[in-house]
Amino acid sequence: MSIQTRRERERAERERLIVTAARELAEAEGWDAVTTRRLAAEIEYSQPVLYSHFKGKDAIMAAVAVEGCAELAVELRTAREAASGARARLAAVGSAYTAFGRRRPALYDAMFTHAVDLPFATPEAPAPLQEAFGELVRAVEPVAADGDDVPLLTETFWASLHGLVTLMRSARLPEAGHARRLDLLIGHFTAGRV
Amino acid sequence: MSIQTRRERERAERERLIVTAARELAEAEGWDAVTTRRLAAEIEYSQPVLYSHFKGKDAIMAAVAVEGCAELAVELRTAREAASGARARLAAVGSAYTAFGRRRPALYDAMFTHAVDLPFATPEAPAPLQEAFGELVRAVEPVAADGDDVPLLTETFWASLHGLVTLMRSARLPEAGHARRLDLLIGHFTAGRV
DNA sequence: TCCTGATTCTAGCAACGCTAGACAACCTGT
DNA sequence: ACAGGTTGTCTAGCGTTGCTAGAATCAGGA
Repeated sequence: MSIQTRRERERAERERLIVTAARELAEAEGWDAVTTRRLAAEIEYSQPVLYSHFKGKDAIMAAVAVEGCAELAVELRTAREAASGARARLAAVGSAYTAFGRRRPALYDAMFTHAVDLPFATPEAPAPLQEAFGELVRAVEPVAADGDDVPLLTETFWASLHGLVTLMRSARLPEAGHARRLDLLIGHFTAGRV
Repeated sequence: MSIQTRRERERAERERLIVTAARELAEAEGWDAVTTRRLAAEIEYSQPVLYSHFKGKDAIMAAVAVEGCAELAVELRTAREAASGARARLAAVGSAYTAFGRRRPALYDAMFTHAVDLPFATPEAPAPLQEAFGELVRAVEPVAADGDDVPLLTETFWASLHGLVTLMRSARLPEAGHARRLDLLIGHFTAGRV
């Protein structure tokens, strides 16, 4: 029995090794550099070992994405708690979100851009995803008007932030005006309130 | 001389053949199905011919993207002209934009998601791109407050629409609430005006 | 000590984007 | 009308990708 648990523990450790190696490699050189061969070399095992842990490369990316969501949730909460006032909190969270996307582009891509079979907008979504969204909800709720559907409003706000991040990251929007664009967005989402 | 022009014309025709074949294949089966071999078979030429027209697959996607922008511009203009009143026009354009993204996902990806080396936010950007953005500007301008930087506000609005489209397309947002999310967005961008 | 079962590795498949060099077709000048 | 040379196209193949079948190896139990 103890042997069994030891093996399971070692397996779990190796699985974490795979996920963190994939993440570090992606952040350092982009997801294109994360090939199964390269990843296998990084963890000092052969290629097929990866497939005994994950269904494929996409599943590894999904695992990295979940990890990233946990981190994002923490950063959003920190930003929210550091600010006071409904508008300032929304601005802080929006700023933290976009900063996260710009600071960790590869991680962000795995989370929100890459096609992935993670359940998102359902109760079966992994906890870290729900926590990250929950942080957004807590920031949006105070500026919602009476009768507003808060989750829906949060989704809209989230989409706006996501658009800013992705369009800027692909150079479709110049980095220059980012702060002012964010300001405009916050301004419109808090117009008439506070 | 006439021979030369005939050859150039034939070359141009073949180039259009490549672009439309790529586009149709992508729209029918997604960009993953658009391989250089498959594309070559589709146009009934051998693979290397593609490379005498385009630098690589990405360049073909970029050409498709430019074509898509021209179409988007037309659809946005049509929507804008069909509506009356500043708010209604903004709503119509927003709706047309997201409808385009949902109706032609592959085309939309090439235009706004896929990493592409098209110059975007510069004067050197291809005309169709500038026209499409110009349509958005014309829709946003009437609802801008005095002193608002209209291009910047347009970029912000665009990003919001883009976020809605991409998050919904990857199932990170449920399709269900789309109309209401769009409504909320338009509401916030026109709050206090009109 | 040997057997059995799980685990890991070697080797390879099919498909990808892209390219070098052979081949064929065409225009040009006599 | 015919050789010469340029232009254009194709065949074949390189290196890499994600993924997998089957051989080999290691471990635990009798």
